[in-house]
Amino acid sequence: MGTTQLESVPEPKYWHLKTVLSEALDSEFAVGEILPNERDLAARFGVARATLRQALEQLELEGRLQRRRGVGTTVAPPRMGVSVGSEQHAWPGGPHDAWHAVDCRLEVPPAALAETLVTATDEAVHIVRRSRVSRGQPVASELLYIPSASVPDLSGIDAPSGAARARAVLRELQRLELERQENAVELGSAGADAAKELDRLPGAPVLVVTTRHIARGRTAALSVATYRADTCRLTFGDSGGVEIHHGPERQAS
Amino acid sequence: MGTTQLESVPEPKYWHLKTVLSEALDSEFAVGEILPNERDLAARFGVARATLRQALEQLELEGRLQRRRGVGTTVAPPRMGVSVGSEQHAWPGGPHDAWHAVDCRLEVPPAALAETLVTATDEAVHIVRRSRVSRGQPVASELLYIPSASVPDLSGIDAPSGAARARAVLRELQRLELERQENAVELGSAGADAAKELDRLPGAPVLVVTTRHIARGRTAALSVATYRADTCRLTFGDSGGVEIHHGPERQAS
DNA sequence: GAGTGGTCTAGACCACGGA
DNA sequence: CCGTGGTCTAGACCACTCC
Repeated sequence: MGTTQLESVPEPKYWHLKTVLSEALDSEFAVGEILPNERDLAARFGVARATLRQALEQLELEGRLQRRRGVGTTVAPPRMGVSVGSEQHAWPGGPHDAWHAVDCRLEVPPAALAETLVTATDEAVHIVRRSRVSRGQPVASELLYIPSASVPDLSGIDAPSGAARARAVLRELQRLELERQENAVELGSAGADAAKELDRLPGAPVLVVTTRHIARGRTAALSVATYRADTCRLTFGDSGGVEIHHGPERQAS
Repeated sequence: MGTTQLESVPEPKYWHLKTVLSEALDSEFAVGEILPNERDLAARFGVARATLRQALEQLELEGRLQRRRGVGTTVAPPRMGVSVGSEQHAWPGGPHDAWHAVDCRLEVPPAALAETLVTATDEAVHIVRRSRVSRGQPVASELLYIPSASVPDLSGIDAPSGAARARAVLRELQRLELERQENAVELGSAGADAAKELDRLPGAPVLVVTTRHIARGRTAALSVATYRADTCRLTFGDSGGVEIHHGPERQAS
């Protein structure tokens, strides 16, 4: 009879909160604007701070907010499109490359990668570290694993390490004819090292792009790049990609 | 002097916990095995349940664990590679398509998409809903936005709605010559609708793949597909992709 | 009904950034 | 120094699955 169970599945408070905040973000806040602090917001909505934080966490995951300890919570700009696959059939370090080399070491790679690299599990490879900056902020950090076999002629390279050597190794790589590359994307969380480089806390969500560069039928190089998931939209294929907006976007004055 | 500040930056408990658990997962547990419940684990490690949960959350985000209410926490199998870009230059619904059509509606798309679709903001388009299953479990849910202009000859289609109509619309789409497609990947969280279809709770992390299908220089169709981020590794380009393992993988008996 | 993970509370202290 | 977000605690109750 009459007792129709409206809200028989009551949605969690944090979920409702997220919705309310999301709408407020669209209509009442400008990009870059600072939100009230968490204690105030929690009080205003009549919930515990932990609950409020659960909602903020989701919004940050979706790239709507940016939180920084000691500073506050700000409205994030729309994610930037970062091209990943358009350098199709191009070696790392080639012209128009968005990366810049940091350093280069000669080390034994993690056992998990040896299989893909088709090297012995105890064979050292060149590991080039690179970083990528877009619109003034770091967006990705990469480790490039290059078996010695891919860059046979490294004599005459004076720099024993550092950025200069990294560039030299990449230059050597260009001499191989690139057949194709295979990309994979998955969700991960930033390790302590990558976190520092991306200016995030450890554990921050990242998109891990694994690229296998294939030349002469063999894996000539393996790249593992971690992109900030909060600020980046990865674009594959041809051009800059699709523009999606959540709602009205204004700029903080 | 002498008081060298070891652990001047003490790592958070949950972070340390995550590391310990991660190693235990590699060495002491088999895929599919059920972990002790959260209260026991928390007690065993001498932390509050909330802290233990923070560690489990991270491991689930990384695809190492799977948690189900009323059941328990199990060790997840390695992520499955799901091909996304290899159907390059193929329309949705073509042969070897991993999707299966669910239904089709004629509706006005969200304003955020109208711009990309190059339609008037109040113009209705065909919205085909599809789902994708891999290894027996749902991995993705998709909404395909197809302007009427892309499928001009829909007369003679008897089915007014449902899966039959969806297939008919896709069949019509095949007649256009596909120029190219542009893909973008970003992190999102599952809405209530997608969550149900993916057998996850709302807010679960998903990888949103936006694909713009271009024919005759215009956007002929726009696809927004949400993949389960915990179980999927998206592969772009040629073949099945790169295999990465965390450590020893065993199978539950 | 028993046991699981999911939500929520009301506190506390800590680490960091900026004035 | 203060105010911010980040971590942590010790409880409570709820929703779900399975027996």
